[in-house]
Amino acid sequence: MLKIKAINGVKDILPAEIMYWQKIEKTACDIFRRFGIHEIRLPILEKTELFTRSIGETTDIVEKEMYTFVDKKITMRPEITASLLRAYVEHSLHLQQPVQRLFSIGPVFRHERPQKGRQRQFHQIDVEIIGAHEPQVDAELMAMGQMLFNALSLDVRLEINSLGCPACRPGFRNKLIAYLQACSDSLCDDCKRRTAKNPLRALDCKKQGCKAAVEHAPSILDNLCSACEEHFSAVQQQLDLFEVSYNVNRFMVRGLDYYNRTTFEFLTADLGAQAAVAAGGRYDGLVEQLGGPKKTPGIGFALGMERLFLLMQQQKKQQDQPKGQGGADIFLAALGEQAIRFASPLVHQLRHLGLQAVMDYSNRSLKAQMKQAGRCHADFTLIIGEQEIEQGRGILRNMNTQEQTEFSFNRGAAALAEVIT
RNA sequence: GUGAACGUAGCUCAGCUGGUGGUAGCACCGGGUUGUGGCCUCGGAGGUCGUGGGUUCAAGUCCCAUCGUUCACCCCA
Repeated sequence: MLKIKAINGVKDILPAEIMYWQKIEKTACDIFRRFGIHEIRLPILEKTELFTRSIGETTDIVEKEMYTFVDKKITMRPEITASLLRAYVEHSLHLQQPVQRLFSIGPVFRHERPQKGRQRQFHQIDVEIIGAHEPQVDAELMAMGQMLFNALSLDVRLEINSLGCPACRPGFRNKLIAYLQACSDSLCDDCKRRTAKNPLRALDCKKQGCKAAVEHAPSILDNLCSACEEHFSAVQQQLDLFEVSYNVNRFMVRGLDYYNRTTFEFLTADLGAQAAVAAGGRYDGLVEQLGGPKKTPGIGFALGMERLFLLMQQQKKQQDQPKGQGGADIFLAALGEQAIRFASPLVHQLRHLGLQAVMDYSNRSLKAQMKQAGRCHADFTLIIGEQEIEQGRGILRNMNTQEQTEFSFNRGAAALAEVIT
């Protein structure tokens, strides 16, 4: 029989690495709690229209990367923000509390060619603060992100930019297009295409020629309207108050249409071509665009869990290694059919008492069972053979000290539990 | 969608200008210890060399195709 393998671009998370994922989730939840951010769980399937309306009809994600059941007009979410806002609007959460601070964790799907730090099914931690326009909130979100990376002992850098708003961006966009057209000869083919479709993209092209060409391009930061200008400088002041270090990167842009004003990315040089570990920004028009209350501001970011995981491997520091769930409290080594019959209710009682108790029913040699006990990292092994049953007491071996004592079975499981804890 | 590299045991890999698949390491199973794990030691099991063609007396090795994986581009977390 041909083995059935997982499809291209998806990965199993194996028991050997699950501790990293649990640590990431636990750390994130703990930090979110400190910021008063609450969990929301969302469906993976949404109406296709949710994403075409929010992310943008002509973005790459919508144009070619979504997994869609065309006949049903249903899509497997390519990001979480849209779903979260859909739920916010659908349940009128703004009526319960004007500012909603929410997070959600789960898989997202994009049909891209996989590479390092990029999968077709991957996992995001998504945080959104809806209903607050104050620049302090922008900074707080970034400070929280930094706190999370610090808690995981990860070294990343923060870059920020402002994309302006509907009042000032179109003007800048026109200036930029004019500039790009003027120096079109020194741009790569991709950037020539971008000039028409998404000129801002040309600003963060990786090619040397384009980098040089846009070096003197008009800067969005010189073209912000006064409100945006004020907002952006207030964000920076607040970051300073939170003692979060950052760099302003006027070349940073966004691939999703809904962003305005503040954008930010947490970046690393340790993941090959995938520099962004977390990215986000403000989306003040989006809630309204999804049918929510008018002029509801919002800001959020998404964090790529696979990238976080890879980074934890990459930047491994011995003292920060997450611990597994720990070994067994006790292994019951039963020798012979009679002993197995005797031991099985005992192991069950120990589990009722809350212990991790392990045995197997294969009736293998004591040596083999001891070996297995070692593999389970059992603290104790209780050896039960024909002799022991006859005499009414088993041999209790402390696996760490190698000391052995006898344990009378008639004392019961509770007494045994007490002896070994 | 585009480009490149790579597919040998569960994992990591040797295998030279074509000449019998490796006492290889880790892991697994068993013995050394009549019933005691880790260390040691001896043994065992495990492979259609991704698949299909071709060249050749002879292909893991060379050629073609195909599938898969990886990395990069595009784009993005």
